[in-house]
Amino acid sequence: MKGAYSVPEVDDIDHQVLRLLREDGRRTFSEMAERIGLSVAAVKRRVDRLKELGVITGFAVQIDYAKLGWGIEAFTELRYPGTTPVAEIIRTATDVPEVQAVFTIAGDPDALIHVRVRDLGHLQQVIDRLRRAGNVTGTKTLLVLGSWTRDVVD
Amino acid sequence: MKGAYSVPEVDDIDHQVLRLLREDGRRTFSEMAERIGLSVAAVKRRVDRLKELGVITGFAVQIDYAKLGWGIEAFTELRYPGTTPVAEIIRTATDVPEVQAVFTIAGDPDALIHVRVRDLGHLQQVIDRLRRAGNVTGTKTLLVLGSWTRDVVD
DNA sequence: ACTGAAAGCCGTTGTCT
DNA sequence: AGACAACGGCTTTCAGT
Repeated sequence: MKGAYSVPEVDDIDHQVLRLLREDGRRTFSEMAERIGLSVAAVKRRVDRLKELGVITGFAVQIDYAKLGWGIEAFTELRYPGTTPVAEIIRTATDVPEVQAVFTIAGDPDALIHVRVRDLGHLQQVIDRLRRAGNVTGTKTLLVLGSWTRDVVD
Repeated sequence: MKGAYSVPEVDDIDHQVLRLLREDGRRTFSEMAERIGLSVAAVKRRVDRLKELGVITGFAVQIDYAKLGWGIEAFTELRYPGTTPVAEIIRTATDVPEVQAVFTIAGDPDALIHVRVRDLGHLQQVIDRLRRAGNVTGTKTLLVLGSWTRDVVD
């Protein structure tokens, strides 16, 4: 679970740094320093500070999973009895390795789950497993045909 | 839109490299070389090859957007008339800057859209804008209360 | 395909402004 | 907070196996 509130001490230069690292997370400090017009050491200190503040939570490679044989992507809406604690909802979902992300939702459904699987038979298995885990009262699965993700936000 | 099919020539060592880069996208080649038991040059060549194959699509920083004041996250299901081409669905959604990702769906709804906004008033504006763009026949918005993402998949 | 070595570039740290 | 300089480590490339 992510958390916490807006950090005021993130200025325009910090946003420039974040923007550059969103475009390419392996950019060198020297390249960023040149673009921003700051010394290498100053850029490094800002990145270190953004990590300490928890604004930067990490760095990751971006992968085309379809090219690795994980061609099917889906979202499954899960419904639980009103008495089910959120912690249990998360636990039952995160136990399934094909689950990429879990979003707990205000209202109906109670959770939205992002899954990645090899094929439709595999998807069926994962949905069955989600239904059995915890006391799920209902599911609805949205099969993803195509996706688009924004490269850079700012 | 992502695309294409499984690449057979990705072996176990490639998967080890991908795993290490998923944990930390800024890991050095020397560290990966030591862990895998290969020379630095060999690891670099594998990463270069995975980029050429399109398995690695890039590197990105991971950000806690709540700490930047973008505290509200939601998924909006969009419904369109049966005649609407997929390209138009994507275009209308990607035009809205708060839209982080668009997933086109088989069945009902026609699309699932991931949005990030500053507050609930802002969310209202974004939903209104999505409804007006294109000829949307209906929306349902799922407000995210909490989220969990898998660190490493393998 | 991988190794090993060489050259240049980058990251990191300390000191000064 | 940032600049600058210096050292150590890393990336990159190429010849060799």
